[in-house]
Amino acid sequence: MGCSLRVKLDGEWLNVTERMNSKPSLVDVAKRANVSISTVSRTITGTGKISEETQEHVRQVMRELGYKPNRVARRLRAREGKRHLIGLIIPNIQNPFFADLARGVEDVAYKNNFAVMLCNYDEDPKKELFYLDVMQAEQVDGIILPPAHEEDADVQRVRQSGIPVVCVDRSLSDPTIDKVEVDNEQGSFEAVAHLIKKGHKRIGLISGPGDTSTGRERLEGYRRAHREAGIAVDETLIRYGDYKQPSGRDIAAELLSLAKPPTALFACNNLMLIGAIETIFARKLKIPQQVALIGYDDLPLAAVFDPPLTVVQQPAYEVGQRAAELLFKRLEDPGAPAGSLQLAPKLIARGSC
Amino acid sequence: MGCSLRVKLDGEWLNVTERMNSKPSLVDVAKRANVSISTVSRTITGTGKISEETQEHVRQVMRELGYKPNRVARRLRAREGKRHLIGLIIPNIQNPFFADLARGVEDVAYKNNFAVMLCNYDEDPKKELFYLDVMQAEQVDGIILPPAHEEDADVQRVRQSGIPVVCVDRSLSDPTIDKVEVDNEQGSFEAVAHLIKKGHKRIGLISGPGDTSTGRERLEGYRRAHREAGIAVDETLIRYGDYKQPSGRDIAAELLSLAKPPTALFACNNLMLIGAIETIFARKLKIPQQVALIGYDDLPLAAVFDPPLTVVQQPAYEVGQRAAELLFKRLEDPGAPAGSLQLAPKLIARGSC
DNA sequence: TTGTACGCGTTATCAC
DNA sequence: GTGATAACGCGTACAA
Repeated sequence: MGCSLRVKLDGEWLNVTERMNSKPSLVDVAKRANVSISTVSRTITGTGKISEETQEHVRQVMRELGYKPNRVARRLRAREGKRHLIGLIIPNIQNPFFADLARGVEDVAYKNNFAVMLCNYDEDPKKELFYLDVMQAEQVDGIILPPAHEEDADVQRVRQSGIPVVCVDRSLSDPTIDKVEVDNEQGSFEAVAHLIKKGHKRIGLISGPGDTSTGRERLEGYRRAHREAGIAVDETLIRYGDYKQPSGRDIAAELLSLAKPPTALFACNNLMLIGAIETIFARKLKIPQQVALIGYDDLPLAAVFDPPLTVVQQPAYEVGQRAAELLFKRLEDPGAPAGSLQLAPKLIARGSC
Repeated sequence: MGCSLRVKLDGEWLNVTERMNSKPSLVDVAKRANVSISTVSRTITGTGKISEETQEHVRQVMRELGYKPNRVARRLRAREGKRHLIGLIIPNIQNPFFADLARGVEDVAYKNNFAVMLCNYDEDPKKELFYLDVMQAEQVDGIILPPAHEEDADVQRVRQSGIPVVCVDRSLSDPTIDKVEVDNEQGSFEAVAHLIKKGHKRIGLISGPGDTSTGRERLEGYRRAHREAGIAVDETLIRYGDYKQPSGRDIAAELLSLAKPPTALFACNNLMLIGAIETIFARKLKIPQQVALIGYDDLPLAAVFDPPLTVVQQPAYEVGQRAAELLFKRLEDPGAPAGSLQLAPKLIARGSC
């Protein structure tokens, strides 16, 4: 404790009489540098005018002491937009699409010296609410998330409490919200049109949840492709999954067991596509001869699968990047009109249909 | 709401018409419930003896006000083990193995009412250090991570600063640290022994980094399998990757371009396996006739691949669970001896070798 | 340009 | 059982 030590630090010997037991705080730095804590604080935040030489001296002392600002204390005091933490709440971290998206968000945050608090709500609105509360209680500067459904009252509530929210992938019906989406209707349209061009007239749809924007829009693309081709939609071929693997497997089984089964399957996300493949594999059906297959979202092994899987690819990483950028823009200018980006999906025609 | 209350504060009675614009705090709850802030705090934390009826009353008021504890303020004040936040720093969130592991950690944390701060260091020691600092500055109760390498000084430093660390998947050379591993040496041994039993004598190894415990141990399993089979190891067949997809692709290309190429390839993680498959696919080689293939870690499409991929499966989710449990045990009893769990991998023989 | 003093919302400690 | 009060470490209005 109060003992005086001679210590070699950064190449020079120093007399130290400080508590060595706990981490140094602003006060410690101030004392050591013979300045006030405001001066130290200001050199850290870059706010206020401190003479260059004072700043250098303070920085030197911080280095000597191995001082690291306490993010918790800082956040408690700092005002909105300056807390250096954003929240990312995603439906399913085990979905490669969201993993890529998360990387996009994280990289931009990292460059801005922000940390990301990443949570996983497992497509469960109750868990989504829990994490929404956590984010609020953690005083994050903003939240990025694909809401559980289009009319997500919990998200709206958080937003009205003053925390900026950016919707990614899925959106909210409220148009005043910042969002980054991919053109789902178009992506789905192209997929189904591709199938129809190949001669398919009975296309089984493994759709996403009807109350998500992505589910609704991809369904609409499916309908439009039929409409434009003059093909009537057989409603029994449309089934709603939950974007998870088992639902894809089960729905594929249902569809393929129909008296008049579809000749092609369109899975509205990657996990459900995997599920569908499970079923096709179990029934030893040949792709695309017996069932043609197309999916939404690319997959690591898709290109080398047998046959290579045709999918609608989404720029997941870029979606994350843009969303983070939008959020940072929002932090700079809270009053700006809502930003809304729509990126383009891309049909990657491979061999499965 | 806007109702006027008479409240005793700082020794004098005041008329309060509380501000409804910002979130209610402990003080607001206390005022409204006509109790001290200590009473409110204690009903929240469950510490101290408060009469059941007082507690109920306080809870009622909290509900009325929509009060949510401020996690930041709480963490600033609470002592170690009671801050309700743990950090999870993983090498690559795009690796399904780590995504599963993360889910395991998260589920246990969620049950314990802890939040998880998940970060991704991209196998980059500098980024690992950044997030280690963030965790420290965020005053997390503990950190779970697969260290970038076995002698990770940064991790040790954090640990010595007093924050409990649990190593998962990979470990540190320091034996006094809590850890949950899978038996890498055994898993690798079984994989290679399987290959040898199938008649292979020249097995190309796409190894992990030599300075990670997993990389080292899986290499050792490779050697032991050869030793026990009385086969000399051809060192030119051993190449070190970085657990990422491109390195798997490149190393597979190198190995298959050898004058005397291997008849089988063993990729030491799932991402490098995918990379290897890319190369095999590009060269139009038949699996397993022209190249047999085996991988470490399962993959979503592995079972339905053509041919189905033989892999060493690790209980990723359980690794995460156990690690979180170990951490919570450590928080309860900081002095307990280091816990060390070793789970068993499982060879899933499918068709690729 | 720099310093003083207060407050952020909570938990811990000591008093009653 | 309950209450008053001192921290926790930092940002900032206000003073100098």
